[in-house]
Amino acid sequence: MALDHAILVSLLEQPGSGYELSRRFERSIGYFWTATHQQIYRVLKRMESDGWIQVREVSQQARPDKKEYSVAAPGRAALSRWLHEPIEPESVRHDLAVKIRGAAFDDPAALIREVERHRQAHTDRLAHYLAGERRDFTGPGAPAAPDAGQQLQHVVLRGGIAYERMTLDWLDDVLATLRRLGPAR
Amino acid sequence: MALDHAILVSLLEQPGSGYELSRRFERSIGYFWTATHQQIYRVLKRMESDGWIQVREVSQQARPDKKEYSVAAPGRAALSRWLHEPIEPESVRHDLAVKIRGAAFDDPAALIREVERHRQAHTDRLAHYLAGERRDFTGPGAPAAPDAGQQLQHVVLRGGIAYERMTLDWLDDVLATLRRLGPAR
DNA sequence: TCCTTCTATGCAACTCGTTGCATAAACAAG
DNA sequence: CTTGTTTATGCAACGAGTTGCATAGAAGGA
Repeated sequence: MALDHAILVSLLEQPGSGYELSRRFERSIGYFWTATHQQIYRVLKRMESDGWIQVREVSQQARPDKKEYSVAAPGRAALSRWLHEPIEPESVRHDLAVKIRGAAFDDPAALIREVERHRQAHTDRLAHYLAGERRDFTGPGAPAAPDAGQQLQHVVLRGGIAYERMTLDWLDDVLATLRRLGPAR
Repeated sequence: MALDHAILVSLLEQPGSGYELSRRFERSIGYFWTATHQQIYRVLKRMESDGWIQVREVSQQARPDKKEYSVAAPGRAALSRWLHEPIEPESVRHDLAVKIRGAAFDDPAALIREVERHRQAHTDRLAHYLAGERRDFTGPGAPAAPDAGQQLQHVVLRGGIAYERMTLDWLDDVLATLRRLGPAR
């Protein structure tokens, strides 16, 4: 199970509360791993009772108090162990592909709007990635000599950018195919 | 839940037994949706009791009997309903990206062999896809005028091919980055 | 003052997915 | 004639992930 490890990595990059983690899972970490706040709180609780992470109560003004988590030595060791063991190449779950093949038994043209919606979502995500890349890595305010952590974050982000570009090209191919098939079955 | 719908699509393309479906989920359908045989048998049982699919006992010689499933009218209606409702763009789960960002807190060079292993797996998958494309769509024995179903299967396969090519390029980028960082932390 | 929004944490119930195990028919190899 | 492989189906238990709901502090606006 990799949610544990995704959280450990995120906390090593920057300690934070469950709430902050759930926000990160809507952005940077969320680009390659998703989790809801319930999942995150549950895992944090388990990792804390296992001694993998430490809590610190932080009083805040202008907002409720929070629990700030940081990685303890056993957590770091667990992450290291996981990094050294092989994992299987990911298993895929691609609803849209199921729909496209299913369209053969329905009206292919009815899928066009759905595919266009997905295309828009991927366009937005690509723009978001590119803005992040400029801000953190290629823009004027970016570090001239990035450290290992920054270089690794950048290569992961480049993967996200490549994925979105590939997906946009493919969705154009899908749209062209659906339009060629026309409204009839 | 899309496993139901993936199975319905597969049974519409070709009726078959749970065992045959689980083989298909190791190949064509498995390119964009994974499932174990236990999952498949469980869902088949539920869909049968819901009247979505029909069973036919088939006696075979030289091997055990099987239950051949095919889609009934209510199943087809359920699929059609699903095709017409919008779905969220997929949520991502990419272990390797977690590992790459985690490598900043361990030894980046130790990941090289793991990444090379993944690269090999994707090379194999690409070769497999390309062989399938030649066999079914672009080779000499392929249909000159493919029907809607074949065109849709082909565009999904092209997506798989584009994905593998993009991934191979990215893994090369990852390898170059890891090698540049060197063995030290 | 009430209502909404944002921050912050959590329980309970459920469904989905994985792992381990079990059975059995048919054939092939030793 | 036992052992191993392929085809074929399934149960039980567990772990991961989702959905709905609940609470509460603090700020801002109607």
